[in-house]
Amino acid sequence: MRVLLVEDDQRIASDISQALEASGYVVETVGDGEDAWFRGDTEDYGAVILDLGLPLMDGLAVLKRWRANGRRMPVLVLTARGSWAERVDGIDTGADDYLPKPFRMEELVARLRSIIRRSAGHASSVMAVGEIALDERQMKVTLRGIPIALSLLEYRLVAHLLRSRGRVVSQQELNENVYGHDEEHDSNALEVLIGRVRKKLGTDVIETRRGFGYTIPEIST
Amino acid sequence: MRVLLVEDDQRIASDISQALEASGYVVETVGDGEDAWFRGDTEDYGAVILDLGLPLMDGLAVLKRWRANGRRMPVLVLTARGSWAERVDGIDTGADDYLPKPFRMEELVARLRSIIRRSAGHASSVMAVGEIALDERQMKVTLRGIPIALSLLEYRLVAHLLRSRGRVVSQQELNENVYGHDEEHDSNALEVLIGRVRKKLGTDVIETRRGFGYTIPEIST
DNA sequence: TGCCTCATGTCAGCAAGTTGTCAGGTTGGG
DNA sequence: CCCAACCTGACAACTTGCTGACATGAGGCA
Repeated sequence: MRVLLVEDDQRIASDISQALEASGYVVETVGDGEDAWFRGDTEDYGAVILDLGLPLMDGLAVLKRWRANGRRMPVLVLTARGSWAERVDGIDTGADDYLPKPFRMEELVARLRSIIRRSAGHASSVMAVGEIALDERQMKVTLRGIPIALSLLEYRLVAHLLRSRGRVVSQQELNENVYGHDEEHDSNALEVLIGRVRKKLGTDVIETRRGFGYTIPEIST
Repeated sequence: MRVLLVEDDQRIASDISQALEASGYVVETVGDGEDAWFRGDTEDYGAVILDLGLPLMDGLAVLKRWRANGRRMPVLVLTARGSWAERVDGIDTGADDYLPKPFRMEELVARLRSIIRRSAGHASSVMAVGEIALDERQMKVTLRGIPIALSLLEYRLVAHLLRSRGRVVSQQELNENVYGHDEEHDSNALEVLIGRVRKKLGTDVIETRRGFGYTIPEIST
């Protein structure tokens, strides 16, 4: 899952980024409001962590413009100025949750997971489709109840496809969510990765939509 | 467990620090109110021991600002000026407990343990998973009822993993909780430590999740 | 003081797991 | 029937984690 982190304080940004990556997310960081707006407007993120005190454009303004443009990704708002009014403002503007600084990393991760879940309409940190179940807390995937050992990249792939189940996910989107940034595209690494996952979870779990991408159908077998 | 100690008297600070470390905590000490505020605001501690008579900013003011910012770690307040009014003040401000100087080290440790437990919502200081049991009060680990001698670092490692059982804990998080601060990462000290613990508790107690971290599964064998 | 023990970090080498690349095969839509 | 898209197996390069051996330093004790 790709997450956009908008935070101008280098140190905090790197702390958060590390914590999120340790939790299996792919993090992209930007440091000012205009960058943030542009990225959030043109790229596709599973969630955004948005600091309010930003150079160039205020966080709330950024959020407002995203929402005005129909961008619907869940947004977790951070602020050092922990006032109630601001909190209400933030939620009115379209923030999904609000976390006053400073906070504990575990709490950030928990809230992030929660808004991602909520935005996908799930209730628990365990997702199941057909015979496949994924536990995000344990970073564990099971097939008919049997635990399957997945590597880091394999896990990210499965996790993203499961979060997006019932929808066709383009190769590009997968690349962005599994690896950090894409760039080089004369490689079939992703196809190989898909192959390896299929070998472990069964050939028919991930369907190929030739020309469009891949999907895990909502109701499988 | 990381503890922040705020105390301007060098001698007392070092005494307390020693006592706490002997009890298995990782202690960081600061000597004035502004440092204290900053640290407590930006870092993540399991508890704080806060002296009230401080240079630069009064202890109560520090506490007030932490709480205003939503910091929720348990705080044990120390004061030499053992007045009732101050005590009430302290507890109103958000202190979890109050200890008038002078005090016996045992009492300090006991109270600290108590507020940490309370804040975590645990009723007992004993945790058990499978054949392993850990008593935080006695700092004792048993395997199938047999006491196992662990060094300080080994103990911290086991304690943190047990507190986080059922969840994958990244190397980074372990480093922070076992050693004070992380930073240097050209060392395999943590891996060696894991190895030594495994030699004592059995190879399969701690599972390695290659690329993710380590975990003690909730239901073990 | 000088010797011992214990805790802990460092290092090098090994074993195993992971991942990208490539070459050649397969497939399905136009 | 053709071709781009996709799959597959093999392989090599690289990472990651484990282990034993050793160095160091603190502290206890004779």
